Amino acid sequence: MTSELESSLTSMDWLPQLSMRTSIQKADMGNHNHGHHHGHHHHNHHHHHHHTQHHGHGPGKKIIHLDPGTTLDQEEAAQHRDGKPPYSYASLITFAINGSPRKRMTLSEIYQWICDNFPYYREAGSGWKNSIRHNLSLNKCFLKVPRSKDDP
DNA sequence: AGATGTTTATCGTGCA
DNA sequence: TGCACGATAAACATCT
Repeated sequence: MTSELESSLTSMDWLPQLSMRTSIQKADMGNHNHGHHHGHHHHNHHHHHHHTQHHGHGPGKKIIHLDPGTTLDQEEAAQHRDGKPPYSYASLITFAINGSPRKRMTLSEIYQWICDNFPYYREAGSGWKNSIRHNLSLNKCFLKVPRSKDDP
């Protein structure tokens, strides 16, 4: 019952980017002013690709098209170790993928990253995974990258 | 069968 | 009030 693989999943890419304290908050957090944000910034209107609707191959990877410096700090994460973090799913995914050396992650890896950083989702049911998928598919920020040939 | 992706529908909340 | 946005649930499409 899946109990021996835990040792293999130990985070292999621990990128301590603590110095990267640029503008993490893409539009959320930071301001505890009555939660009045609603930034609304539809920039980044890059040309849209019509996803070649060719049956992707295997686990599609997603790369992000968001602010290049949207990473999560461990300090930040440590503060939200309880309850549901104030980050939206899109932000969570962004954090995860941006924290990757290659800016790309598989679904499972994203799940892993989130579970690793937030115990909340660790014990949560399965709805959040569904929501993650939903966000991935809906947001234009994330695009699917079909595995070329390498990549298990 | 299960993981992965896509798409609908519904609900709660903040705001003009 | 209605609208935009996010969360959540769920049906449905493939692929492995």
